[in-house]
Parts: sequence; structure tokens; C-alpha cells
Amino acid sequence: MNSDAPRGKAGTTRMPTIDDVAAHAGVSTATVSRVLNGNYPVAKHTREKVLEAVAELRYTANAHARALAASATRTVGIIVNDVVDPFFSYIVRGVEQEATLSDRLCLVAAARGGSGRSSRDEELELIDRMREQRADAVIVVGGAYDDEGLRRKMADRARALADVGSVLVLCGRPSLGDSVPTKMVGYDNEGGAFALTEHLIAQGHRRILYLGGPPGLSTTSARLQGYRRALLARGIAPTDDLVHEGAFGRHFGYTRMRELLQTNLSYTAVFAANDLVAAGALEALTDAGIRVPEDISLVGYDDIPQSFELRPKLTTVHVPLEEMGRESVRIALHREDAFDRQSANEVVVGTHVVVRESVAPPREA
Amino acid sequence: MNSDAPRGKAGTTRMPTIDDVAAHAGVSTATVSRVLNGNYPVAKHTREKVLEAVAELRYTANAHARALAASATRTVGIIVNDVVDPFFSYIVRGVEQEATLSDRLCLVAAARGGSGRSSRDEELELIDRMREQRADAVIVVGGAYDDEGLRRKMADRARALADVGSVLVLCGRPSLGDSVPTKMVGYDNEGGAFALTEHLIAQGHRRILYLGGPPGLSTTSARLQGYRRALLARGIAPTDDLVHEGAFGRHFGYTRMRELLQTNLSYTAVFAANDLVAAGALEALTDAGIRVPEDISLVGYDDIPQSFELRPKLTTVHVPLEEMGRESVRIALHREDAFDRQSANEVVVGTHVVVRESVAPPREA
DNA sequence: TTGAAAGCGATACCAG
DNA sequence: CTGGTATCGCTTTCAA
Repeated sequence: MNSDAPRGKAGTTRMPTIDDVAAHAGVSTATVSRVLNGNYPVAKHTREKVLEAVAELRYTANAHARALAASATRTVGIIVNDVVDPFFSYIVRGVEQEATLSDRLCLVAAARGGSGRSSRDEELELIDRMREQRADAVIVVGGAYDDEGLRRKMADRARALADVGSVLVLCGRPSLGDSVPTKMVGYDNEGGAFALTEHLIAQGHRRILYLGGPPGLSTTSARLQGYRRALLARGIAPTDDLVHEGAFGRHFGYTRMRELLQTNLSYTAVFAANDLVAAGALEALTDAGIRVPEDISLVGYDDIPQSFELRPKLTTVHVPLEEMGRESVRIALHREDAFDRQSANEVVVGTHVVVRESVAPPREA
Repeated sequence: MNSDAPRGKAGTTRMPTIDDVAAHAGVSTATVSRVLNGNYPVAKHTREKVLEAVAELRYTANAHARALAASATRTVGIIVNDVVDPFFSYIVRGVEQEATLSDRLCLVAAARGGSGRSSRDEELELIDRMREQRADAVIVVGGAYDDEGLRRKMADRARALADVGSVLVLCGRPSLGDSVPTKMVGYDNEGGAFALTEHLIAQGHRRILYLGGPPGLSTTSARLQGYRRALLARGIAPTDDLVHEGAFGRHFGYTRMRELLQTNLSYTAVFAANDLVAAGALEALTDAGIRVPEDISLVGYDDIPQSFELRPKLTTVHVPLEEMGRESVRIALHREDAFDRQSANEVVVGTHVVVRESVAPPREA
């Protein structure tokens, strides 16, 4: 009489529920739940009956009912600026990989601002939405703006997440203070910039243009600071006329470099705030008939794969983006056990200068 | 006595529930639900009391409880090959944008195969997982392999999704047949390839190398077919020695082009299966001292933004990737109303050849 | 080893 | 316009 699949309204089959399975197997729902979760002893024979029923009915558990009852969602959230930017997409890839490894799905959202909303506010709201979804962790990626109010709001979110057993992971962004319950995955921007600048200085450069990076963004500040410290360390006074912050995109690199080329500002090397900016700058330079590195040296930051596809291949600082993504979910999911409490609330991945072809000694050294 | 936020075990605050809000505002949960969803008349005064309580308690609804009760999740799923590949990441961006517009979150997963699992199987499993999550729609992106068994399994998934009121969207992949409940967002691969090849032929090329694309993938087949049809239309016999399928990555383009350069195969133009392959091929060509387009012409497909950052700027076929992403969620969410049933179960976005700098007449025409 | 039943936190129907 | 309450599908004591 009844067809195999239970039918609901409007001729749509409704999904079989755990009750259907229980009935079909002649056991209780509790038993079904147990064999499905395998966290409780069940007689072999019973188990098999249940499994059969499951297969026959093509039953799959309702993730929401499960989340509601067990308050665990097998989901991690990640919030980036732009999924198309390689910096972010490689991190997303890492997160997605590791999430899959732990049998979780990945909520991805972009807070790029626009239409009257600042990317900061969007970010906060997205965290809230992911908390509503009870994501097991929420990973926010990329530099943060230096703003006390913002920091406070973010700290609130961190606490709100902690309250429901989730956790906020800061990936590539500074801590909110020891009292705020977050985990961190960082890399040394200041140090990398220092090393990279040193490399330039060692080649004989003294007037180095700093190009790009949103002003006020932690990433920019740190890189700029490393640049300045390296200069100072070699007795070169950093001058403001050589610092041109702005943005992180290739477009910015291209247009600003082009503008700068029309001025009589002089420098023998360009430190681009990231590889994308470097790519744009390279294009502007090349278009203007300036050879890299013969006429001007150029370096980037991040070491996205595209950077060795440029001609000349770009000298840059390697940042293990995918690894950071993976580490973010690992650290988030790693519930501290009795043994090593606070084992790792923070991991710092290593970076290093990758010397390729875009740097040479200055022409008139 | 009681602190504001209800406390649960282990000193963690638990989230306020709708009951808390109701109690706080002195109304019933039903009323709270009504003001929150704004889908039912509520007295102004009552509404305000509730809203106050909500604010005071920092209440946010539990998305799972809501999903369970209302069976609607405000979530769309998208399954791609690789989040780092621009083809996919631009589509993801479009999906994410449109999802946000409809106040939905986005589940992103990658089925890139590996570790013994084929990307096809992974794709199927991911669809299942997203169905467990009751995603309002599941969008699978990119070409499909020509395999009857696979098609049947995919059709099963489509039905399973339809059964729970969700929908499978095929984005850039061929239909599963009229009887299968899916929506489609397509673009004309065959026609684009035809036009592009014609462009080459019009410039005087007759021996055109076809490079890249996984054999058996619908995308590859369609582009190849367009290429052949164009040749035939101009009375040129397509020959197999000029067809070199393989993969879609830049790496493939580079290495295979390089290998081909060592043979004595002759051709005056290269039709790369996509822009990434073209970028790789360009690099190999350039490295070998061959000028594009003076010595050899080169075209790509997709028109990812990088393609006009190449030197020479790449002539290619424009595919509106972001738009496809947006359209995918629009078409998925567009419940057909009484008026125009089956209004749009399928949309085909337009493509066109973008002539830039990488094509010139052959040297010895 | 298994079952009964009490939640989990919302929605929506049915009265009032 | 508002309140009571059954219900969604699963997990998890508590007993047997």
C-alpha cells in the first residue's frame, strides 16, 4: 500500500526520518541514533538490521535536528575580504582542505564593503550570522584596522562565540589582548619586511620606494615598520616622500606606479606591499620602458604562485598561505585536553625571503 | 539574583532563547517569533517591548532550531573544483554576492579529487552533505565528464534535492535530461570556440594548434567541437596531430607547449583551451624566444581578468563568470509562481570574442 | 544492550 | 492582535 518513500504534501517525497528507520528495523530511535553515531555499544545483529534499514530507506540524518540536539554542527566559517584575491583564496583552500579532513563543511563569506557598508561592519555581522549557525569555529582572515572601538566589538564577538562553545580565530591579524578568548595564526610581517628591505640594501639600494597597502591596516603598518627599521639599522633615514600607501590590488600598483613615474621622485628600488601591487607596478614600469631589475629593482610580499610567473620572476617574501588556512582550523578544533592546556592558542608560521630575478644592484651605485 | 545572561554548565553563558525574550518582554514566544519575522501583524507597543528585550538580551535566533521548524535554511551550497582557479573563484564570488543579497550564507566545497577519490565521487558526496544541511540550493560548477553511470547518480541527487524542496543547479555543465529536476546556467562553449577559431582563420591561419583541456570533459569537448566546425566551415580539414588535450592549468600550458616546441610540428596559431593554459603557453613561447603574435598567434578562453595583464594582452572569449554565479542563485531561488511556470529553468549567458593583441596574420601567409 | 521520554529552540496552527 | 501548544528530527539521560 505505502510506497517505500514516505510522501508528504504536494506529491513531494519527504525525507525518511530516524523514526522511519527505527520502525523499519524494528528497534527504537535511540538505538538507531547509537549505531549511527557509533559512540555506544550496540549488539552486532541489531546494528546490522539498522544499517540495512538505513540503506534501504536511503536515510541521511537531518543536520539541523542533529545540530539542535547535540549542539555541534560540523561546520566552520571563514570570512575573507575577497574570494578572488589569491592571498585569500589560498587561505580558503587550506581551510576547506582541513575542514574536509575533519568531516566538516565550510561557510565562506566575503566582507568587502561597498554599498554604504564598511567591510569592518560587515565582518562583525558575518561573525554574528555564523554564530547563529553555530559554526564550530569562525576564522577571520587578513589585516585589521587600528580602531579601539572596532577592537572592542570584535572582542565581544569572540566572547559570544566562546560562550556557545565556538571560537574566533584571527588569521593574519593581531591579537585582541590576552583577556579575549581567541586563537591566532600569525606570520611575521615586520620581520619579513625587515629582511626583504635588508636584502635590497645589501644590493646597494638606499632610496627604496614603498608602494601600496591600505593605510591603517595592521598588515600595512607592520610591513612598513619592518621597512623603516631596516633602513634605520643601516643608517638610512626613512623619508616620507618615498612612502606611498594606498591599496593592495594590482590596479593600484599599476596606476600609482604610473603616476609616480611622471614625477621626478628618484629611487632605485620599489618595495611593493604585496605581490599584486608588485605585478601592477611591474606592468607600469615595463610599459614605460623601464627594465626590471636593470633600471629599477622590485620586490613583493606573500609569494603567491603568480609571482614566479612574472618576468622577471619576483623576489618576495614567502608566506605559507594554505598552511595558515589549515593551521587555523586545526588550532580551532584542537580542544585543549587535560595534558597540555593552552597548548596552542597561537601559532606563528614561518616566512622567508625568496630571491628570484627582480632585484639587482642599482645602476649608479 | 539571576545575572542578565543565563548561565549553563561549566561557567559558560548559554545563549538566550526565544523563551527568555518572551519572559523578559512579558509576552508569548509566538509573539516574539512574529515580531522577529515581521510576517504577521503585531501591536506597535508590543513590538517595541519585544525589540527592547531582544536588544537587552543580545538575542539572536538559533539558525538550526529555525531551520528545523521552518525547513528553510537561508543557505546555498556551491561545489567547485578548486577555489583558487580564477574560473571558479569568480563564479564563487558571484554566488556569494547574490546569496548575501538574499540574506543567505554560502557553503563552499571543493571536489578536486586526490587521495584515491575521484573528483566525481567527491562531488556526489558533497551534494549529499549539502542536502543533509538542507541548503536551499546546491550549485555544481564546471564541466562534467561524459559518463552514463555518473549522469544517473547525479540525476538521483537532483531528485533527492527536489524532494526536500531544494534544487540542483548545473552551472556551466550540460543538462541531465528534461525529466531531471534541475536548473541550468550555461554559456555557449561550442559557439564561442567557433567564433574564436573563425577569427584566427580570418587572419589567415590554417594550421591551428589546439592545446589543453581534460579529455572527456564537456567543456573541452564543446570547445574542441567549435574549433573543428569552424575549420570545416572554411574547408580546412581538422587533423589530430594538431589537437593536444590534457589539462586546464597554467602548468600544463607551459610544459606541453615547451615539449611541442621541441618537435617539428608546424602551426601558426595556438588555441588554448582556457586562459590559464594560454598564459602557460605564452610563457613557454616567450622563453623560447618566439614572439606573440609576430611569430605565432595565441588565443585563450574565459577572459579571466589576468588575460589582459599578459603581454601581449590576450585575445580570448569573454565568459561572464561572476554573472553566472549570480544567475545561478537567482534562478535557484526563483520559485516559479502561478504566472510564469517554468519561467526560467535555464538561462544561457552571452559570450563574445574579445580581440586584443595576441593575434596577427601568420608570418608566411 | 535496549527502550521511553525529556529536551534542544524555533515556527505556525488554532483558539480566544 | 495575542497566547497556548503541537511539531520539526535527533541526542541523551534514566530505567529496565
